[in-house]
Amino acid sequence: MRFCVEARDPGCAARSGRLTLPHGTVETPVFMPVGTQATVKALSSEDLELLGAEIILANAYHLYLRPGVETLRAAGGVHRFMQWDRPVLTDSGGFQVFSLAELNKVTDEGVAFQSHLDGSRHFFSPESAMDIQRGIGADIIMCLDECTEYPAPFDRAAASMRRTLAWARRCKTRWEETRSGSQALFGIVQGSTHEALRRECAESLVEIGFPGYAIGGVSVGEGKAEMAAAVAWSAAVLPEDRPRYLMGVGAPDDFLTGIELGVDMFDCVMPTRNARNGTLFTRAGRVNIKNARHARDFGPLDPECPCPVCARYSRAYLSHLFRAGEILALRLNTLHNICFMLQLASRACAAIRQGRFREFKDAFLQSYRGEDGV
RNA sequence: GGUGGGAUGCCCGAGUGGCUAAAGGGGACGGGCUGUAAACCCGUUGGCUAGCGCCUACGUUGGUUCGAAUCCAACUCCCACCA
Repeated sequence: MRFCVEARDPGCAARSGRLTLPHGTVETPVFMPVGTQATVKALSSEDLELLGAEIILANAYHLYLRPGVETLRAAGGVHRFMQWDRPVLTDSGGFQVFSLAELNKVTDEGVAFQSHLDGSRHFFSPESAMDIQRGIGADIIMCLDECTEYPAPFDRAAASMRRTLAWARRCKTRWEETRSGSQALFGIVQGSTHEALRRECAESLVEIGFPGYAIGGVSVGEGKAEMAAAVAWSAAVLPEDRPRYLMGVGAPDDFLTGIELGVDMFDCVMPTRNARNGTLFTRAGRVNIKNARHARDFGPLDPECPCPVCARYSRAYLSHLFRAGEILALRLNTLHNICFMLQLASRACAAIRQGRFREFKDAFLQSYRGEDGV
């Protein structure tokens, strides 16, 4: 993996760069659509290519349970399996420690958990998380971490962060021992909403040394201000010449906030999930396609949007498809929302390269949040 | 023509004397969703009122009863089977 920062915005920490991975090059800041089970829900690999997605996520926990690592290995890796030739990043399953907490037991050794599919018992250690992700074959793999719940008192957050740190050391060791090809390993900063912990975690990770660094444990229920603070504290410590990945973010405004704070990579289920649930992103703000006022609106969702959906279909049609429970609604809505996020990323990129990111962000938010900026 | 069954809120449908402005669906209306157990989840859905509350409602009309969607009678309409 190679990463080089090509432009820095003079008004903030935003930067734009190029990340070279085994399966291709990614221009940053980048939005990575989430394809948990080796599919970005409702889209095919050719859809993603057409939309211009440069890298997508997959999830080690989910793929380990189904179809299983052996199947992926036999397929020739996740890229061949899903016929996607561009980069892939896998999350380790650390987030499932958080989201499926009632099925887990976490110890210093690792995570004992029951499958949400059939209740069968399994164990993830930092070492097995590396082995699994090596089998899946993504371009970037993540350390096993403990995504700390919110709110977390200082002592709890400290203990959780130190566990993540200990696991990061073990992941690094295993990754170096078994290193295959040029899979890159990212460490993950935890520490909840505590500045001292964020700083300590980031410093320690940098000391261990990783090709890239992620900021995790964010967007788990804290407010936007607390999220921004956690990101800022973490990013401030991370080395300039390594990519920074903000995990699970975000909403369009949070995405721009992250970029402003110097983050390069983002992933979020919001555009895909919201699309399936009827909320669509437009330059003029969120549109709930279920609302009665769209039923006879024969104009496009967003007249400025270059996506294949806005080019061809009306709000009235999208409204009808959604109400009727048609499967096409999910697909068209997802195409649009993913296109929206990719567009936003590429416009942010251009703005940074022109040295006017803050201006761009303010203009975007004014339109997105409405005249009042609420 | 005969026998039996049935008519409940926008729709379907439960409810056989008081705890019923009436279960449960659906639809409609609105909201939520941030490293995906999510094509999911939550709220509202007779009228008036800030609220206490009042009014109007279970095919129609009348009756029994302290009290009826629930019991009785007649009527109207629907369905099934038999001729």
